[in-house]
Amino acid sequence: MQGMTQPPIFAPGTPPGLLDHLNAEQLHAVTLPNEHALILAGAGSGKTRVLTTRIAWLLHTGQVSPGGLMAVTFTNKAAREMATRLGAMLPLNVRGMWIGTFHGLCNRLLRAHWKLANLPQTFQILDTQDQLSAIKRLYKQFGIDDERFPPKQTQWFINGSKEDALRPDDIDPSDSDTRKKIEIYQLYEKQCQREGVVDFGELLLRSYELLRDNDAVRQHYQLRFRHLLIDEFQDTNRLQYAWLKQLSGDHGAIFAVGDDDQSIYAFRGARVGNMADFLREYGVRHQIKLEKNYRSCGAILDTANDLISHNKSRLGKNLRTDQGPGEPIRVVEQASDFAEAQWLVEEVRQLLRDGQNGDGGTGVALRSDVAVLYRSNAQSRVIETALFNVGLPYRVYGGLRFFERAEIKHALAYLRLIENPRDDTSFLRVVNFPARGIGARSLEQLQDAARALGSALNDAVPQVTGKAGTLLTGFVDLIESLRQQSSGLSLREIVQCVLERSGLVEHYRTEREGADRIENLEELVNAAESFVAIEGFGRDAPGVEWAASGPDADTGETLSPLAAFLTHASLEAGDNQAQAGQDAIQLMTVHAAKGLEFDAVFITGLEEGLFPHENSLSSFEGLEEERRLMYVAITRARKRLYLSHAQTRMLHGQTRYNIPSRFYDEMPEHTLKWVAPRSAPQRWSANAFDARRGDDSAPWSDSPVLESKSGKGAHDWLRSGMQVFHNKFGEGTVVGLEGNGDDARAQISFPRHGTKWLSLSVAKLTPV
DNA sequence: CCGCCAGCTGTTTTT
DNA sequence: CAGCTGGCGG
Repeated sequence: MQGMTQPPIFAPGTPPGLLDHLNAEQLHAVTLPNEHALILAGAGSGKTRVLTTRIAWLLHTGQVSPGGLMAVTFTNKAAREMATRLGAMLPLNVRGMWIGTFHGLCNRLLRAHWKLANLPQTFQILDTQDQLSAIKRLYKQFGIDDERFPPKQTQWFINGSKEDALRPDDIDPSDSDTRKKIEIYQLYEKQCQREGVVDFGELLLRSYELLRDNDAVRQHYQLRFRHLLIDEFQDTNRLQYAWLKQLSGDHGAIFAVGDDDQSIYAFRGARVGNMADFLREYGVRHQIKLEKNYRSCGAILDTANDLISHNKSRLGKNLRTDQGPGEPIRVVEQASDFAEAQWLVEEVRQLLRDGQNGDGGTGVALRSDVAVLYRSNAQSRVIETALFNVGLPYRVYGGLRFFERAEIKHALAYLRLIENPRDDTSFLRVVNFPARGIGARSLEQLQDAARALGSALNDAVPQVTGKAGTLLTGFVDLIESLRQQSSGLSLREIVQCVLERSGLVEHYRTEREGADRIENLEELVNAAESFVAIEGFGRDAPGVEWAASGPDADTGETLSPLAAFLTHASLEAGDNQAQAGQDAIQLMTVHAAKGLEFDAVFITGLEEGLFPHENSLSSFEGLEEERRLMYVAITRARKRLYLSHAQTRMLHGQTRYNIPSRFYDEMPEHTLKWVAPRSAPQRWSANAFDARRGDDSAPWSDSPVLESKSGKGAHDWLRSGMQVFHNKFGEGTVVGLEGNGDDARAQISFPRHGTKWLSLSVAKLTPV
């Protein structure tokens, strides 16, 4: 049993050294009294250091025992980093501590109190894909119109409701569509409950309800957790904040760390407003700003500060540094996205050459010190091509992660069925994969039988007669025999056994692109093995100590290694593919770059409509979030920052004509250095690029011309930059042109009415 | 049961 | 342009 207070971990007299190297702001934050606090941690201000040192300090001074605090993050990566750094500071068994992601910690709570939470002990977790297929299955079963209620939209509705802690009964059925969605939500819940699975949102909501509805459990944890430390507080959603409130009660001190200027996830439910709510609701007395930046040169910070000052909704903060101004920000305009990519490649090569010559001032030593950032994933392609053509290794972030790949999900489905045969999602995924002659017909029969029985597909198999029945029974027997066989095996052996006996490996052996997949499956075996090694199964599984200490104390039973591994696979999707290890240029979206830093950063595609993105221009909040995104992008750079945009860009198979981003106007002139394009635009029709793309784009001409196929379209005279007259909006400037023929549109900036896209086949325009 | 083709749809993403 | 989904035909 973990006591509430324990003697300090260090023997008296041990030189702490813990608080050395902290600046005044950081020291103040780290050593705050046991009360609620909000730390506004600017980019590069040593946020993680403050958080981990705070924990170490609390432990070291004996104010709390390792079991008496909880530290919450959003990503596994952040949780790991915190645990690792803490472990380096103090001799601790970090694994036993409650440091983890919201979902990881909720999972832990639900595992400990599964009975009270009304879950099976071995409940499994649905990821986003699984959830969608569960919803689609529901649609089939109940004949729901997927045109009128697109499954994706329903998924969004369900997840959104859960984030607001709303069960179907809590939602106001304002109209018939909402009523229908509520009904689907209800059916979905029933299905999940029957199958013993929970989705990500459910993990949080169920855990919240567990605390809310069980006084003993709530009081137990409130008494236990004297300190709750939350990372990236600006990213919390409504439910996460409510969950924290349940845990903190009257005793727990909340130490929230965040940066409202880096709130870029409103689109997925994050509520920056939680920061203000927290200050108000808890009467927070300690609010500390960490404004000293240890990452970037002065010019970069000036640029970031100036840009973000254009946002109205801010708590207010200004980054400063002791470093000199450093290099100016280089700004480049190129004629097209190809030209931009090619310029970028040349600039990167130059940086690397300078770095090789030991010129640390203007160059970079490693390719991985260079990051190329863009607003949307589609922009990576041109850049990849350009890098590929000159043979520069690069790594693209994003894309499918290890546990999300089809072959891995198939293998996991078999493993899940061993653990829980009622998991219909997994059942359907592999009942006929590899093919066993069980077609749609047979499955329909089975699903009918299951519906009649109100049972899982697995349990309805005996009802199906004929050939279909025989085949289905064969499958069920296979799973059953795998289950029996696995009882005496190690996790690694179980996985190997499943891969062999399911026929998965055999299946991919005969497939043309199966080699990679087999390799991944082998990697899964390794993952299983290292999971056991790291988690130390077979000895003391993590959780024993805490599961036994709660009021629900389920006799200290622990999850089987298999069940734990499956949970791990759901909660941590793993790395995304791209060859790690090799020194390579880093390509990623601005979102993906949050929290990272690089010597040299290129922010590309700084064009109206792209960055800021057109979909966010309709609202004030949307634009402010784009600006914060730009702020995040700028503050990734340590020494060198490049900003670039292109006059034309290929998007969705169409050439778009863009104007430079408004963000340029929001940055100080003295830090920006506009650089002329180094190569003549004509050059690229002759290089490897175009050959590779095989396009028929005309050699570039200085002012964009609206091309029509016939060459004599009605609006041939329109040019970017021209003054035109519109009957309703008056005089304006042409700032963009796209499409041709009847689809042709012009983007025109009217002084009175703002910038508008007008269809040329409709709008009446006359030259001024 | 598999493979092909037409049609559609395109921000940002972690768990 | 390109990747994915769903429907249909062999």
